[in-house]
Order: sequence, then C-alpha cells, then structure tokens
Amino acid sequence: MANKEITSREDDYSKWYIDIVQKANLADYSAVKGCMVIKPWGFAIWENIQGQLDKMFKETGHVNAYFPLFIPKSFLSKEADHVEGFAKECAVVTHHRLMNNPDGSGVVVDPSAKLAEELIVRPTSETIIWNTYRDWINSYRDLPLLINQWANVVRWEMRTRLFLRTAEFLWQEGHTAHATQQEAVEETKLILNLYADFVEQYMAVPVIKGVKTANERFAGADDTYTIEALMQDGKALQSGTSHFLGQNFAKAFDVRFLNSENKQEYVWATSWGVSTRLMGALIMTHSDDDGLVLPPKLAPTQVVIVPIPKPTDEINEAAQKIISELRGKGISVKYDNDKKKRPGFKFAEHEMRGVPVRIGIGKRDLEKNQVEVARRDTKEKQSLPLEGIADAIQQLLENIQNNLFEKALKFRKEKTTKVDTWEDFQKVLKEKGGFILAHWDGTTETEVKIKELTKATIRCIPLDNEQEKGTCVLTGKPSKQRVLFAESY
RNA sequence: CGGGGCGUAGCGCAGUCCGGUUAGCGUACCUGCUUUGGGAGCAGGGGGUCGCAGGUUCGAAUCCUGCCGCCCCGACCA
Repeated sequence: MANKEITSREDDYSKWYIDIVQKANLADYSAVKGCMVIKPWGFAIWENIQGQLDKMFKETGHVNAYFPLFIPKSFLSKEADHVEGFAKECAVVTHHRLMNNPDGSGVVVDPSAKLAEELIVRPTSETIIWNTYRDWINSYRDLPLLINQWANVVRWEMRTRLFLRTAEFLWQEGHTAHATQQEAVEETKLILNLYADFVEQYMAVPVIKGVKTANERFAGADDTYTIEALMQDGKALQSGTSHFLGQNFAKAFDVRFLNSENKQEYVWATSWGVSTRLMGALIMTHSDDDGLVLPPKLAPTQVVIVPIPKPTDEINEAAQKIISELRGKGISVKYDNDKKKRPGFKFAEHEMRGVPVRIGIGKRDLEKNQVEVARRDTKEKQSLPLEGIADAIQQLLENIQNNLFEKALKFRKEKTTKVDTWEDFQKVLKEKGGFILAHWDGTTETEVKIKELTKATIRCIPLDNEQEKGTCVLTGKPSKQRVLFAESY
C-alpha cells in the first residue's frame, strides 16, 4: 500500500522522520501554524516518559505544583539576560474580549478590552515562580524548596518540526531554591544525572553529559549542564538541561532568607527541564525504514498477539492464557483479534507503530504447542514453546531494551571522531558527521567563527573530561582539553 | 524575514502550459461474493464550495489581479 510506505532514511532523512511521526500515529499537524496534535499513541509514550520521570523526581524529594500560564510583561524584564534570551519568541496577550464585527463578518477584538498590562504566554516560568518564591521564603528553615511543574510553554519559533521544535510544547520544569551555592550546584548535577539515567535506561538513548559554553548557556544561568544525544543522521540533539542559576533570579526578584546567624542572604537557584522533544530523540535514535522502534520500557503496548489467520475458539483460548501470564508479570499486551484485518496487515501496522514483540498464533503452532515470536528491533522470528512463554517474553523484552541501547552506543562510538587539524575538522564534519572531539581555545569568538564556517557548534564540554594539552583546531592557541562539536537540531 | 514548493474526495495525486462532455486516478470508506501463515481478489456503490475574493469569457480547476493558508530549505532556538 503506497500510502503506508515510509521514505527511506537514505533518500530523505527529514522526510523519513515526518513519515514516522505521522504514520506511526504519534502526532499530526494542526490547524494552528507551528503547533501539533499529539495523537493517542504518541501521547501514551509521553505519559510513560512522564510517569517514570515523575517517580524519579519524587524519589529525590521534589514535589509538583502549578504556576500560571500567563506572566506579566514586566516580570520578564527583571532579569536582563533572561529577557534578552526570550523576548524574540514570546506570544503576547493584549486583550480579554471579542465582539461581533459591526459588518456582520464574525468576531473581532474589542478595542475597549485592552489589558492594563500585557501578559506573556510563558516561554519558561522562572520569573513568575521567583516572584512567588519571594513570598514563600523567609528563613533558612524554608529551604531547600524543591518544586517541579508539568506544563505547556510557548516559544514562537521561526521554524518548527514535529516534536523537535513546535510553538507550543509540553515539558516539566523544576525550580529549586537553596541556602548555599554548593547545595544548588549539587542539585543541578543531581538532576543532570537523573536525566542521563532516565534517557539511557528507559529510552535506551546514550547521552554525553557536559556543561555548556558561555555562548550556549540558558538565558539567566551561571552554568548550564546538558545531556547530548546523537541521532542517526549524525546530528546532535540536546535532550535535557539543568541550570545553576546562581543568585541571578534571587537578586532580580529580591528573594532573601535569614540564615542561622540572623543575616539576610540571597537564595541560590536551579532550574531544569526535559520536553516532548525527547519523543524526537526516541524516534530518531531507534527507528528504521519500516517504522517506529520503541524500547520496551516505554512502549504503551509491549506485546501484541495476532491470531493467524483469524481468531478461533482454540486460538482465543491460547491467547487468553498467554495474556494472563504476561499481565501477571506486569507486561502490557494487546490481543489484536479484529476479524476484518488480515494478519499481514496487522504485522505491518504493529511494526509501523513500534510494538517491541509480536506473538503469532495459528493452528499449526498450537498443534506443536508453540507460538511464533517476532521482535521489532531485529525483525527476527522464532518459534517458542507455550510452556514458559511468559518468562521467555520477559527475557526477550529485556534483550530488546539492552540491544537498542548497545546498538545506539556502538553507533555513537563509530560516529565520534577526534580531530586535530582544521582540515580534518571540516572533512570529518562534511563526510562523516557525528560528534567531533577537538581542542578549542576557550573564546566565544572562536566558537562563533567555527559555527559560521561549518554550522557545527560546541554541544558541551564533557564532564570528567580528560585533561590533555593541545592547540585550538581553528586558531592554534593553547588548549587544555577537547570539547564536543557537532551539527545539531 | 529570505529562497523553494504546494493548495482538486478522508489521505496521496493527475488534469492547469494550450479554457470546452457529467472533473479523473490510486487508496481509504460502504455492500456482496470468494479468500485468509506478511499490507487479499473481483463486482457494485457513496463521497467534490477544484484554498478564498474579484475579473476576463458564450463557457474557468485551467487565463488575469489580489489575498489566505500550509510544508520544505536557511537565519533564530529546547
């Protein structure tokens, strides 16, 4: 069926990505420019991401709250770097009422309903939150304050891509307040590690942890920590950030506390977030030309059972038995007993949607007390005995999870290159892509120059970076460590 | 904001250059029969403000003018 076919990665990577998103029923374009509709299958994956992260946040002492969608315009300008970073992409609410157009052609904005102060649709919530924290924090006994919110935010982007960059997106944003600098820095790193663990262990996407250069830092942060993943086309995707905000927002919003010595101090802050962009990382890391490939730990349905060629009493009975065994082990399973679709159609459909394991049950299988088990990641099929099937499937799901991570890690290793000359830098970037480890003289001028010349940016300075004397790949000036370059999304 | 492309049935498209039957094809959908271990076959059927608004013309999906929308590439960004 032509309309179900996916553009191959080789032909057009960008088109391939869009095909997967749409044909695997993850998301669709909406009537609003730059905004997408997240469809049930895509949203179910996001819910799994949310569920696990939320659990991890709570295990580390964080609690959820909710702050307003609208931010008074004046708030945004209180932190100079912050406003500079976000001003260019803010949606602004100016009126609060519509009226019938006198000419009868529908409704128009009622000019008499102009807001006294315009409201910004939050691009991020630091300002409204710190304005609130001022009232909540009086003493060191109120600290630390460890709050997260799940929310939507709006950033009016010039150009959008499904999941990777949309005008509105879903995310979580943590905002914490601490009595000491050290504690805030520790919080920033705690979350960075939490993100890295989640992305690697649940999404099966290997990441490099690092710190951003001054140039790439979050607007208003003293330090931005990041996890960077490598996509199949050799481009990097920033997958989560954790910011040490110093006392910048505390000073801007006058958030002080009395320490144990009865002295006023400004509090130390962090903020951190991951967004529905993670969906993009998930899709681009594992999927193939047959569709989406999902890691078992995040798949809304881990196992699908397909009766071959159609459900009979005998097959239904065998399927029900397997279903209850699998569910007993906490494995999510769907029995696709739709009589109107043929097996081949179902196979293709579930492969498109990335269901990790498919069990086929036919008369011939049952005669031999076995079923056909197919794994999505390698597309291998094998016959397994009904006896002990649940254990075997559980094992298989673990194998798939591990295989996806290992495969992605191997790919990243192959696509990570150390280069020492400017010629090699350009050549590797152009011909091979991926991550490049190279020396850099530490100046923003050089960083910007390299970006102008090659489109590559410094993704991060990897943590625990090996210290190694060298010379900057562009300027030849001395450098004491390599940094991670790549073209990025 | 610059460059490119597109707008015709739910989806994907042809038809537009060079105006002229009842606007067509694939797929999806509905009905029936036959099929059924990798996206079934045959037959019949329903579904259209040809993006919008003007204009030219006996006649416009097609020509002219204006507008709107979306996608892709680039600058900006999670």
